[in-house]
Amino acid sequence: MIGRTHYCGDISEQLIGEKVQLKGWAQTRRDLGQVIFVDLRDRTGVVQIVANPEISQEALDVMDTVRSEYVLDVKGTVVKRDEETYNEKIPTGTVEVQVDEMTILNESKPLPFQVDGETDVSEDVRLRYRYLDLRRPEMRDTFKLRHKTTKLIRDFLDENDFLDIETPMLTKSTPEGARDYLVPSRVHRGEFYALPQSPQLFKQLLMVSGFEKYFQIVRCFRDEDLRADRQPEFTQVDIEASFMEKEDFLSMMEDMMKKIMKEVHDIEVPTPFPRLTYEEAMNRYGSDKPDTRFGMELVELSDIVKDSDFKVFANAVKNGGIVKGLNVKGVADKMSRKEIDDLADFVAVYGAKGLAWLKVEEDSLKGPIAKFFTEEETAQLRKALDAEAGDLLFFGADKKQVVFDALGALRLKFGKELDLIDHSKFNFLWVTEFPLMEYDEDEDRYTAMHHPFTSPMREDISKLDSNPEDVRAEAYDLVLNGYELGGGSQRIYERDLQEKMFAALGFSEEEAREQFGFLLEAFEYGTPPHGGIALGLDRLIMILAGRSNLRDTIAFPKTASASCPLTGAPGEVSTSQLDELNLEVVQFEEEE
RNA sequence: GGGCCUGUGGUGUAGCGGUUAACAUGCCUGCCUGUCACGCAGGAGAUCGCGGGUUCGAUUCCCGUCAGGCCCGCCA
Repeated sequence: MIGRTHYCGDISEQLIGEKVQLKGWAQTRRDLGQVIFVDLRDRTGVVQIVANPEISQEALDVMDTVRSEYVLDVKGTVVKRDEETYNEKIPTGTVEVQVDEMTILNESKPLPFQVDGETDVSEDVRLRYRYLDLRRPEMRDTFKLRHKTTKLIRDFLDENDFLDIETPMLTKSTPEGARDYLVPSRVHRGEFYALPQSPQLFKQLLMVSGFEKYFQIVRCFRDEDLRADRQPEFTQVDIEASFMEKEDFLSMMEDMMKKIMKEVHDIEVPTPFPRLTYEEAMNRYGSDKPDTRFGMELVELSDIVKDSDFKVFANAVKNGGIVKGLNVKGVADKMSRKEIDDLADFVAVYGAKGLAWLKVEEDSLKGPIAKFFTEEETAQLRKALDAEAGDLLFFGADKKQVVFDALGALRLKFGKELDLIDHSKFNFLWVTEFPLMEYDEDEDRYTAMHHPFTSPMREDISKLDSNPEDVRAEAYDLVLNGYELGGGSQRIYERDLQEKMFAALGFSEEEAREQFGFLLEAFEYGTPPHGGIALGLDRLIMILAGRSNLRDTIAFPKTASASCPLTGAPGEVSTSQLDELNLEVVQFEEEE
C-alpha cells in the first residue's frame, strides 16, 4: 500500500506494538484537554486515534485544531486499550493508535449535516451534498454490496460462456414502448438520436451475428414519470442466448440468483423457483408481481353472489366482471367504522366505485350489506373465505382489472400494516404465460405487452387472428418480494410468424419495415432461435440492501421530477449551442 | 396530466391569529489526561420556501407558485 501501511478497519490486536500509517477522515473528536481522541475513518471502517503529551506534544497540538471531516495523515503505534475502555460498538474497539506524528492533509468547512449520525436528514439535502451523504457507512456498504453483486454476475455469466458486448447509447427512436430521451444531431440538422430504452434490438442482432451468448450491464433511459422504484436512467443486466431451451435458460438464471443470495447474504434459495401463470397470479394476488411472503389471497366469489339480491355484486357478474373477496384475519374489532370507510378512498384510485365489507361474528355476518344475502349465500361466503369470528371481509365487484388492482393493493396495504411480511424472506418466483398483447383503447388496436418480437406460445398461434387477447406469450417475469426484477421471453425468429404478429398488432408490412426494417432484414439472414432476459440491477440491489428507495442504490440519482440537486441538471444551454444544433426554444405557455 | 403529504436557525423537529419564535444537535469560545453521540460553562446563529389575499395584526387562515416526497395515469 502506498502512503499508508493499513486501512483503519484492519487495525486489530494482531498489530499491537507495530508502527502504522493511516489516512482518512476525522469523524468525531473528543477533546479532554491533555488527551484528545479522534475516530479516524476510511472506506473500511473506523479506528480510534489518541494524542497525549507523553507521546507527542506536537501531535496533541495538531489534534487540537482538527475538526469534523478534516483529512489526516497519521503515524503512530497500535496499542491495546485498557479493558474498561473497550468500545464494543466498533470492530477495532479493543485497540487504538497512539499518534506520534500527524499531518492535516486538508481541512473541511462545517458540514451541512452530520456524516456520523442517523439518516435524519431530508433527502433533498442529502442529494445536494451527495458526496457527503455517500461518506456514511450505510451508503458505503450499499455500494460495496452493489460492486460485489455485479462482479458475481459478470463472473457467473463469463463462466457460462457469455460475452460482454457494448451497444450504442446514441441510437434510433422507435415508436413502441416508453417515451425516448432525445439527443439532437449537429451534423444531421433537424434529426435526433434516442438514448436506448434497453439494448433489445441490438442484442437480438448480436444473436444474428452468431455470438450466441451475450450480456451487458448497461444503462437504459426512459422518459416517463418516476416512482420510488423507478429512475429515468437505470441499469439492466441484459442477457440473450441462442439455441438454449427456455427451461435451461430459466434454470441458469435461477442458478445465478441462487449464487448471488448465497454469496451476498449466505442464504440458500431453493430452486427451481415457484412458477405462477399470469392468470393465477392475478386471480390469487391481484398482481402480476405478487409478494408471496404472506398469504391473504383473493378469493373468487362470482358464482356465489351472481344471483344475490345485492345488485352491485350481481350486476358486476352480469356485466362480465367478477366479485372477489379478501379476508383480513382478526381485525374486525380493531378497526373503527371510519377507518373502514376510509378504505373506500384508498381503492378509489384504482377505479373501484366502493368497497363492500362484512364483519364476521360467531354465527352471522354483520355490516351494511349483510341483509342482502340469503342464509345459503352467507354460509357459502363464510366457507369460501374461510371466515372465523373476528375476521373482516372486503369485497371487490367490478371489471376484472379494477377488482385485481383494488384488492391487490388492499392486500399489500394490510400485509404491511399488520406486519405480516417476514422481512428475512427472499421469495423468488417466475410469472409465466403473460398475454401476448393487450387492447389499447386510446390507439384502438392491440399492442405488444412485452415487445413485438416476443414469441407466442406454440399452442396459441392459431388464435392470433381470431382471439388475439387470448394468445399467451412465451414470456417470463422474475419476481422477488413483490418487485418485478426483470422480464424476458423467447423471441420470434421465423419470418412468417413475425408477419402474423405484426398483422395482429395492426401493422401493415410497409409500416413494420419502416419501424423495424433493419431488424427484419437481419432476420432474413439465418437467425438462430434465441431468447433472453433483462434484470433491473438497481431494484435487485435495493432489495438485497433492504431498502425501499431506489435512489439509495444509485450513487447520483435523480429526484422524482428527474432533476439532479447536486449538478442542477437539467439546465439551460447557450444560444450558440442551440444555434449549432439548429434548435430554438419556443416560449411555452399554458395550453388551454 | 391528476390526487395526497411536507416546507420554521447549518441539520432535525416543536409551536401559535398578537410569543423575546421553543427544543435537540451541530458551530464558536473557555475548562477538562480515558473519552467513544465525552462532559461542564458561556456565546453566535431564523426576513418561519416565494408571491398575493383575508385581518387592526399572518410564521399561523385562504389562493397561487416553487421545491421535495408518495400514489394513480404513464412506464416493463
